[in-house]
Amino acid sequence: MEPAPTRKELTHQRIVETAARAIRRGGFQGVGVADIMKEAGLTHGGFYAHFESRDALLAEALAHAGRESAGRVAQRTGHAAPGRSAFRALVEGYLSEEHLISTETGCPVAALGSEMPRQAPAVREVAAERVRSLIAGVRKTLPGGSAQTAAVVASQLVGALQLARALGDNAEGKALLKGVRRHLLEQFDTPTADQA
Amino acid sequence: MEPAPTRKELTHQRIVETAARAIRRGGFQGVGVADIMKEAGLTHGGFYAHFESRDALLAEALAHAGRESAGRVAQRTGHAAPGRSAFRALVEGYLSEEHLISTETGCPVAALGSEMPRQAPAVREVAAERVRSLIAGVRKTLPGGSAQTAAVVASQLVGALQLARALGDNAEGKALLKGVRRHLLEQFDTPTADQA
DNA sequence: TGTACATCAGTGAACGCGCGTTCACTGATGTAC
DNA sequence: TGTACATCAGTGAACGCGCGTTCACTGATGTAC
Repeated sequence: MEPAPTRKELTHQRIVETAARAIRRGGFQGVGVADIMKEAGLTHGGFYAHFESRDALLAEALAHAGRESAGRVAQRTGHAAPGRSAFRALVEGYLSEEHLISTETGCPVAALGSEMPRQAPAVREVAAERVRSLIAGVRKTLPGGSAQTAAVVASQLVGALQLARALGDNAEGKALLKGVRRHLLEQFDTPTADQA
Repeated sequence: MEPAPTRKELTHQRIVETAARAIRRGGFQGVGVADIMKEAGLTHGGFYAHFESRDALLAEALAHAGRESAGRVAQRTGHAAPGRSAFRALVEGYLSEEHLISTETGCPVAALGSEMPRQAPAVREVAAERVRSLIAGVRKTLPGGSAQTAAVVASQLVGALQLARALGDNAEGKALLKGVRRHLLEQFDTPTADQA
């Protein structure tokens, strides 16, 4: 059995969790060390007892955000209602109006995609891993689906959510989501009757 | 006929062009007023004679980047070789290895997508307009294609390019691009024989 | 159980630096005669 | 065409501010006896 976490480890974890939300809300560049520490209920001076650098925290935070989001997806797709495929659960969850709004707790690839190539090497490595993991997650919901098909679907999910968010949390953004949702289900889901 | 541009107008335009490249390279947050002015061969002091604020420049720069990129696409798809559909030209251009590398002169929606929702209102408006324009551009290459189909394809283009860039300018990123290219052509292009 | 002390997590002031923005000034451009 | 002057585009120093990072210190935690 694993040893009980020390006080310091608990604090460390709390900082990472705070940062995981903060980067999705404000972007990698939009969030400062002092902001995160304050939000975690600490002063900024203690930061370097926990992390070697700001980039080291960003890398940890991105990894955490990915695990968190993946867990949420797995939960949604895992016990899908009978007659409702895992794929359908994935698409309806990912392209939901709720996900359109809640960037802070949503998929980090959608929230941070275009910033990923500009990060420090340590962060980029985690970012690539997150993309692979997203594709792998999609693949699990596609019975017999190839890695290529999974990559196609993942691209569409991420792209659609970003375009919708850029259009705004309004009728226009929601309509885009709905259109892509529909298209994906018609194309890849088991063809049971589904309208609107 | 339009009057000859003044010296000031020419300088203004030069700053906007410089910024249009800079934001795609470094992100909205990754580029400073002084950087841009220096890159345009000026000192930063003169900036506010040209723009009301940094955000005002970002908005102009994004609009310029969009027009520039749209023009490039239109050129590529306009005189497509005989037997090569406009749609095929679009997809092969957008998901090319060249576009994977040259973020700085490529599509601003792909380069800045996840940062768009976090910008000032003036920039967000231009961003939404750029997304609409991208979808409209895709639609023109889909004979009889609905707005919904165009949105689906646009999502896929943007998403695939971002995922590929996050994976890196290497075999992994290129493979993802290739897979999505293939899928899109098989699904939407006139079914002429096309492998590899 | 109670005291004495070492360890350790977190504090808060300070650092050098670069940011967006302002402004008094300079030197070039262009108009008037 | 040539001089005198007003206009204007761009310069560079300065501003207040917040950033990432460092460090001497404090007060709480936990161990030894």
